[in-house]
Amino acid sequence: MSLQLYNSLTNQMETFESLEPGVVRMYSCGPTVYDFAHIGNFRSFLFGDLLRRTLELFDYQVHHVMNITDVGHMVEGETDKMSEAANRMKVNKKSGRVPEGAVEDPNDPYQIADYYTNAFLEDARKLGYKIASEYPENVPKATDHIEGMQGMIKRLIERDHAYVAEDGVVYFSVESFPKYGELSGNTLEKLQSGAGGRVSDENQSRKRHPADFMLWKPDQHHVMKWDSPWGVGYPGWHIECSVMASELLGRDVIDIHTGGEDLIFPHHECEIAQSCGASGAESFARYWIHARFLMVEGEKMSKSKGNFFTARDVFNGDATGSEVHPAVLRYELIKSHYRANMNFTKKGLEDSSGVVKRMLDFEARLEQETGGQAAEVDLSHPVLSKFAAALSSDLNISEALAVVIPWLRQEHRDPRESLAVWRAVNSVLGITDITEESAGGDPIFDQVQQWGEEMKEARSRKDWDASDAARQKIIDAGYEVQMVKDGGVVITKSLA
RNA sequence: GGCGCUGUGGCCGAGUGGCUUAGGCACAGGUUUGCAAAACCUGGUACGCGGGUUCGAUUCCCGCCGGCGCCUCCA
Repeated sequence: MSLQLYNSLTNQMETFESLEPGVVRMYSCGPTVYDFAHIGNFRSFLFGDLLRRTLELFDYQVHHVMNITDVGHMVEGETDKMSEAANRMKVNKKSGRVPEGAVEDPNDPYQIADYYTNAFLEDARKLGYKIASEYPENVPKATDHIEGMQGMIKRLIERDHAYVAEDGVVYFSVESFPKYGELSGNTLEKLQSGAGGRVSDENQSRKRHPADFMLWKPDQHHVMKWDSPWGVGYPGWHIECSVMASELLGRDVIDIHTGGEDLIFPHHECEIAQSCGASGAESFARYWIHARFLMVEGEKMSKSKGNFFTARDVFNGDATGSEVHPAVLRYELIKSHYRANMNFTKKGLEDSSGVVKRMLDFEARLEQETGGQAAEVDLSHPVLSKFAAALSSDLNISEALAVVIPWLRQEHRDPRESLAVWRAVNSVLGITDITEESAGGDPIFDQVQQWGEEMKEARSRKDWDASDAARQKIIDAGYEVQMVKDGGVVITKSLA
């Protein structure tokens, strides 16, 4: 089965072929760790996860790497993201929102980075993001690869792709790399004509070309700094990905590179320039796959609009008013096509919870009927072949789900075969292996069970008023009640 | 201004030059039920606007209008 993917590099659909048969080397741009990752980040990360799992369904062995950006790069106004995080951390520590002992010293950027790295990994694992379980071997931190970055910068200088400017800053010379602009369409001419008044500040005059970008900046005052041949300072933002991709994947040319669409320019354009400039290879990644942005209730997510949600805001109910099971958030974030704008809504989350519940019930029933003994199936199975065909068409998840969901409802005469099919489907969707870790510690769980007993007892007396009262209390507590034929009552926590 | 994506029924969201032309949610009717819920069965409505190509277009082409992203830190 041939996998079609939309390649941002060529702006067209292409048939995927790996460089080495049966093996895929894939890199995803990961999170910055100055704050909790938000649902938009996870939409992009989970798209990478879906791609990886799809490749695995097609029997590729996937070596997937994702970085953690823990260097606080300078931003406009000379504020370092790590210093900002430190200030936030101090406030949060005072108000008790950061657990005791989690961050001893808010002025230590490594502690802050560790804190948010752990939070990210925790959220990512809850969401079934496979690579989060491969930390640290496939999830490198930028600060652990400073030496490699310096090596690549040296090589770029040797090969005349980079230079040290009057102010001591090392810049990449975009004019030395004719292909600059190939990915984003922002060629040098276009950049110049569209630049307007944005690039005419003091720093620009020291560059040979306004689009030249920083590789190393000597700066004694930066919160994170390292010794280097160009003075004590810190690396540019783009160099880390070029370095970690080649170091961890062991190749100058990799198969797939993923990220959010906003990274196309300048980040990925610059990665290509650096990697190809240093290696001399024709290309860096052969397929560039980008996910579209996530909207919230029809609007761009932004802090000022109050619709800016982290994954944990959604889990704990701060986003929608009720707690959300991680599997539901995962489903919600992967259920629409990665190259379409996705609209995150409370309604969508409720829809998703219904589907997730159906999947969980379905799997539980089959596991019970078969004792967990699945038959052998492969992609030639009618359901799987349709499912795989849909995914092979540029990850058409909607069509794939349209194959699976109605199938769940059908009569399953051969539960062992159905279980095997389901396991293959779920190896891509990753829904039912997310277990309910959060519900175990629910303080009102015992109370709710107590109401359930009351309800059952009242029903046996046909005391409908008492039964209804107990039922209402359970529902108000955020649980669902199901009657069973023999007079029993089954209580489940609402998924969203 | 430049580059790219996009506009489908009440909502979300696939797809196709003509063939009973997804799926989900919601809604309506039904089965079930003490009443509900859940579950199951049944049902309806669509292709932004204007041209063109064609025997025939929601699907191809052109124009227009609208939405979104990037061009500056950002998944």
